[in-house]
Amino acid sequence: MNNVELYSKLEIEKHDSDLPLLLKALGHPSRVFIIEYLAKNTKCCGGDICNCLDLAQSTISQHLEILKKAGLVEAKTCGTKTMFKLNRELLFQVGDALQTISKK
Amino acid sequence: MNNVELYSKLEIEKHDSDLPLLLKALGHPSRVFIIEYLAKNTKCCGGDICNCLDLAQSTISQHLEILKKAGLVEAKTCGTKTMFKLNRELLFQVGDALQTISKK
DNA sequence: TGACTTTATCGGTATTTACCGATAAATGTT
DNA sequence: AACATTTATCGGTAAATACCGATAAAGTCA
Repeated sequence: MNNVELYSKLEIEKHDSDLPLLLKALGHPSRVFIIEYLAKNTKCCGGDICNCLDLAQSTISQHLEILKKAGLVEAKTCGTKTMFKLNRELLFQVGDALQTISKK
Repeated sequence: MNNVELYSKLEIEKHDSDLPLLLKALGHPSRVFIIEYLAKNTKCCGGDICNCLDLAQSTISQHLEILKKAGLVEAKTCGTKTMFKLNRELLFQVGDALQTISKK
């Protein structure tokens, strides 16, 4: 397989799971923190996260939006609050994808 | 220090597994591509990567530097070339860390 | 209704990142 | 020695990202 073919193959694989998008979403310390927080606190709202991150509410909301767009976090409005939930399966799959690459 | 010694040193170097740093290093599509490329092409130099990524040589060198600093890639100079090697174990550990978080 | 709570979005700025071309540095080749 | 090859680094610019405060939007509750 030459380089062009390899590139195409990788491109296609890239779209399979949007791995670069997922890793980009995970590529900021605050978002890693949020992910870890949501892993430990199954049911929590934005305000809970604001209380343990020294960032403006709007900034945290934007980080959550990025995680949502990547599919790593799901949101459910509950009255005036929004409950955020980690997509554990997808996070696990990202881990699996990295392990698979590591063994190719 | 000759190449063999350098290579051994790189092999056993320990990297503090700073997950946010590692994920940041993985958080760019070109770097994900490089990681996947190195996974499939065990022995390759910078020029090989340049041939399949439409980026300037200096840019690719900088991406490789970021991956090296994170510990995900190791470099061994071989004459005028530099051979790059994926740290498969560390990449696997990143995957493992994500899976562990997903199950907390 | 009006006050209050919570989150999303907007506008703007500052910082960081990505990128390039040129060039240096190191090595190999003729 | 002169030239070629390969990678790293520098300086500068463009683009993307992070961040904030203000405010809108949507719900709750007295």
